[in-house]
Amino acid sequence: MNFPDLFDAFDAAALPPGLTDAAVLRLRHKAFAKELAAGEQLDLDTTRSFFVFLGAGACKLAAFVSSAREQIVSFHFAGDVVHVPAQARYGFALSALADAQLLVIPAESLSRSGPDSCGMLRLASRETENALARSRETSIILGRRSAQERVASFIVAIWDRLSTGSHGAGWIDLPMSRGEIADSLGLTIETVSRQFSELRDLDLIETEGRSALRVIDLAGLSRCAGQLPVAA
Amino acid sequence: MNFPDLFDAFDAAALPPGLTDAAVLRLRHKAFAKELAAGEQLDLDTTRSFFVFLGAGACKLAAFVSSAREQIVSFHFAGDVVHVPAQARYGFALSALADAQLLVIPAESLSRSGPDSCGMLRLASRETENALARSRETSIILGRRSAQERVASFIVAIWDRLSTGSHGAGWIDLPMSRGEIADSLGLTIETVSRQFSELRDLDLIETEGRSALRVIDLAGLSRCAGQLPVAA
DNA sequence: CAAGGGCATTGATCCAGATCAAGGCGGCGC
DNA sequence: GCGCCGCCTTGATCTGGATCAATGCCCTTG
Repeated sequence: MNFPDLFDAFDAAALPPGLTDAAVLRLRHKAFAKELAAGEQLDLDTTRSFFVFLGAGACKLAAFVSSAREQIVSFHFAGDVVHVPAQARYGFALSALADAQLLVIPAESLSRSGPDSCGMLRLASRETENALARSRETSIILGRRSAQERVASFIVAIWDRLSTGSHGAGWIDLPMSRGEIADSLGLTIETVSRQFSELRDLDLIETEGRSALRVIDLAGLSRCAGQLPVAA
Repeated sequence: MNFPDLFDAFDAAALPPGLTDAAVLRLRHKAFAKELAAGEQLDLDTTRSFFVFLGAGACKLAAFVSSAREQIVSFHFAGDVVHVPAQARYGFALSALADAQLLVIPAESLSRSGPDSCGMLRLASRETENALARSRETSIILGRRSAQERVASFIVAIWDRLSTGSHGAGWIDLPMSRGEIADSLGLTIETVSRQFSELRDLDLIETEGRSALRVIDLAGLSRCAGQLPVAA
């Protein structure tokens, strides 16, 4: 995917209506395309924050905590807009789980433009709010949930995200390793693996090979995730 | 503190310069003051999100996870702007830890105003970004840290926030209970208490009564918190 | 097609923190 | 000032998940 196509996809997916042509054009000059191979890391100026539109592929946003292991903040897929913060107490980096097409947008180019750029600010505000909601949900999962609830939550979330529109038969391919799942849930590889096995024994999910996954009983799985049936 | 004083304090502390008088006036009509006694909860329309400016006092933002216990998302003090999200998977509520003076601002009143209100959007965007940074840091703490590191981190953070400008002798008063600290760190009351005792035995902190606290050795405490000495 | 390496699974053991269970202390009301 | 209630501290035990340790299974590479 070349820059024009990528930008058009971003425009269609994320840009609010009613922007002036001039504002869009200005943004177009500030943004740039970047291709990442699986496993490759996006290197950015760590003193600035960015929004990254993911045209294709899959990515993880990770914080470097100790030399030992990273904490994965979020996973992202085609169509997502990711907020990559400037380095604060921790450094953050976006890495590709699968070959990815990125459109990189300096955050300041959304906020520091002229008076006709309210729309850009609205975009920034909305995407940051999305990221905040996801992050707060992560905090809740990390703070209060058992290993089984965490893994079940993870599968429900990834299933919601990837099962629709995917290749027919109801199987999805997990683009991340067990280790990366563990790093996002605050668990170890072994515990994640054991929970997958247990959920399989409960006939809630089915797995094949390392990455193929099918949810058999979404309601049961949601129950395992400890999620009250919405409402409240 | 009455509404005009509260609004002026908010204006001085948070509003970006360069706003038109009309925009400020419009905001002034959308915002309202609210006083909360210690322990009282702020009830808002759960279908909308809000920004709340804390003129005085101390608050917690909590998510209702299970009937059992809440997860505290963040603590806030005088001068803070808190982002209170609309109900999504979880419900959120702001409660006062100590008597508090609040200015409640519907989030939409920052984004849905006229073309001269870019400044308001900038404010919303900035505050949301602050909340996101805090939330991601919380995720890291909850995902990867031991009980001692969590408690030490908590004390360092609260000390940074409250020790400056407080009553001289280097003591602060914790406005939250051990249970609330536990709920914010994903621990139990007993574990929090034991860690306070241990840090006291290590001569890193000093306590008196239920809430008085003094940090003796901030560097040592930071080391306990597992924080690499900035840089990276 | 065979061999090798890396990720995943499974099992055994250990330990940090939860849970269960008493006291102690401070703050508040009377 | 005294007593009560609720929070806090401390101790004993239990357990979920980490850690240590093999083995197995893809997938890649030659």
